[in-house]
Amino acid sequence: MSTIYDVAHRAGVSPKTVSRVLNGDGPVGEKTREAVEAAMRELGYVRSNAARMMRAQKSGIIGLITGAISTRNQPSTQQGLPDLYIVQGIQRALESSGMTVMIADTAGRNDRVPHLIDTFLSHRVEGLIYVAEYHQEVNLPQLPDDTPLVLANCYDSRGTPSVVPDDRRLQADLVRRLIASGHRRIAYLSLRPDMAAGRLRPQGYRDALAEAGLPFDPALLVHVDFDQPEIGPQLLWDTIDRMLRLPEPPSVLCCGNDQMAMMVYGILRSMGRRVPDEIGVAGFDNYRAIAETLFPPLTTVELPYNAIGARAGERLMHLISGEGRDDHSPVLVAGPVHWRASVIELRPENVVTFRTLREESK
Amino acid sequence: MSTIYDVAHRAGVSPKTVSRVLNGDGPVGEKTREAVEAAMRELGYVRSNAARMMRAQKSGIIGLITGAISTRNQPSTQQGLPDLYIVQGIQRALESSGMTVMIADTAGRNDRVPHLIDTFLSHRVEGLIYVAEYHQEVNLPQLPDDTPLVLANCYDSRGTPSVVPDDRRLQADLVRRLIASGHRRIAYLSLRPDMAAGRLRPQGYRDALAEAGLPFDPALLVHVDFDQPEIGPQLLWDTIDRMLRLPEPPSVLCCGNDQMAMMVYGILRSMGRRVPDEIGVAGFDNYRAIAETLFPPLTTVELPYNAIGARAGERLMHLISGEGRDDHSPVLVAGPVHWRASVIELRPENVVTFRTLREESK
DNA sequence: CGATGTCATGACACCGATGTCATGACATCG
DNA sequence: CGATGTCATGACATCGGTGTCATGACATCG
Repeated sequence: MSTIYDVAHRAGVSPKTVSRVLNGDGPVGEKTREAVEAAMRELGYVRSNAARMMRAQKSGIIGLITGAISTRNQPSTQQGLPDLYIVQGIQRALESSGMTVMIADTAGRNDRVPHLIDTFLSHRVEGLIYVAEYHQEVNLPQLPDDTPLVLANCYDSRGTPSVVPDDRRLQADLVRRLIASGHRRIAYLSLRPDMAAGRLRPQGYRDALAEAGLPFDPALLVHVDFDQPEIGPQLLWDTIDRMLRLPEPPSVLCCGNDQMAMMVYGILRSMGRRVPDEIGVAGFDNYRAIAETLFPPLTTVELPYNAIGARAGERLMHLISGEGRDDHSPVLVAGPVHWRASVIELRPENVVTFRTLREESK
Repeated sequence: MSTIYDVAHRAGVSPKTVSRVLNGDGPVGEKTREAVEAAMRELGYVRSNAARMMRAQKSGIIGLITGAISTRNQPSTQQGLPDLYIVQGIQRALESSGMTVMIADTAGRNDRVPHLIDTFLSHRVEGLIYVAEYHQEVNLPQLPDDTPLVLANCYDSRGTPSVVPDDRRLQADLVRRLIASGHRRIAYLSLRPDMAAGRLRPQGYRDALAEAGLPFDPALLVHVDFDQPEIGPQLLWDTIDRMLRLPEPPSVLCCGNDQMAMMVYGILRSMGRRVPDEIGVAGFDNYRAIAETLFPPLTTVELPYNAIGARAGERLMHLISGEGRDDHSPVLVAGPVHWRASVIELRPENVVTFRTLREESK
């Protein structure tokens, strides 16, 4: 691969002049510039980042650590693929900054993280983002002070800047919407409580009930470890069966995430219950490959992983440029409810009223 | 960030000695080594890749270009997330080589590819892999001769080394298995024929029929653009409806991929047809988040994207090390059929026989 | 005991780009 | 017309490692 010396030689100028053409800084004569550009073209010259970075002491690289790429093979496929969307959002946010994003994958092994961090440091990254697969607490090794770090979809006890989903509020928004549609007996099938989502979402569910003055019925809130290898579906079946036999059965099953909702569809079907006429189903995540393809399409709330990534990217850029509000509190991100055919409006008259009102107000 | 000079100064030795400790090449006295290691630890020294790479003229970086990360937001979610698994396989294959994999994302815009290639070249990558989202022909800009390139999940007309799925054989394997289970009227709902998968898979379907001496009925092979925004589901419904009204309706619906199969589940359900008793459904991809979670679980054939990635990684390493068979033919990758509850065995007696035979042979 | 070999270490150049400073050719101004 | 300023360009040092060669201290051998 050719160097500026090759280019300089061919154009009959000094390397420094080539550098000037490359960077457009110092003044360069018109003819000289053309000669240099021609030489670069002819040689297929591409600037070496290594050399440039050595002088500049800036790598222009942002390091991204994630399990997004290698974790999907796990037996329990759990959530959708949140971390992937987060990575996407980060890329989008950093695109305009001219930074190169370097992605390293944990390959599902958290013990590799320190090694990955070292690799990144050896590339002198200007900042690091750690993306967790699901909302959780993490504990990363300490970084050198001059390398800023942002946590996405996770947080730690050291107050490292982080961006996380507002699970509680999202779930409350969805349940509010169900209540507004006339549903009164709303069941909640929660994820395991050792996950942040399994704690915060039920809280949001209860928030919405309380707001509406509806009683909280413990029989309608169950944690189901639905993605356990063998017995998961059975656990889910039993739970639903029990709920449907209650004196006052629920009119909607709110699921911990969209994948659980997909499984619930199958179970209700083989129980002979029709969705949504006999019983509604709602999800969480707006994992579109599922929510839009299921039949009927799934009502769910969008956890905007893209936005989480974007916010994390922005936050990191702020840290790097130093223009920081040194605000250490986590950034909470929420998203919209997607109302689809898996839940019926128990008060169609209201909808008519609303529509009528809007028509009238035109 | 500290340098070997800092370390050398602190340990009271020359930079060269520090370098020797780092690389373990030249002889170093026991006490000296300890002193240097202590100094490195105290300073939190991390070697600069830029400087090292400059001398060594080797970056130790492999460039990966993919849309895996940013394409998921498309309205039509089409396939699963193949490219992601491919990236995973590549990482696994390259892990042991000590190479750092740098991933760049097209952000869904193919016009960005040349820019990404330039960025990679400026980092002096030792090789490049281009990963396509689905099996297709591509046309990348020419690379400098000294930078090897491997295409994964795609191919070009220049004979660039490539690794692609053996769609034809995979589909044939699945259909063979259906035939072996006693199915005779097998419908095939194909993807659009402008995709490689929409051409090769139907061929495999016909191969298997021909082998078994079964007639090919054009009424049972239809291309359905099922993931079209609005009308997709309707198209699929109409097609299935037409097939089920045939004088001799199919006993299994073979779908172009798992996501189409998921949609077919919903449609059959609302038609009041039970899976698998009244009609079987088979997919393609073994997209586990769907295949294993659907109820009943989906019979499908595994397109081992991981393996495609792994093979691509290996092929690139061969090209880099030069120990090449300069074999320009594409590498075809196949995978196993996963037999699940979405298709019944029409000849249970055979299964009993097999089992009995195995029991007896013990 | 002198010649030769091995070991531990350092001096120095070099990789490719770029910041600093210098230089020569002109243009402008008092 | 000489002083000063601007423009286009080049010489040289430098970034942080590492390859090459040199050097001094010992050990070994004939």
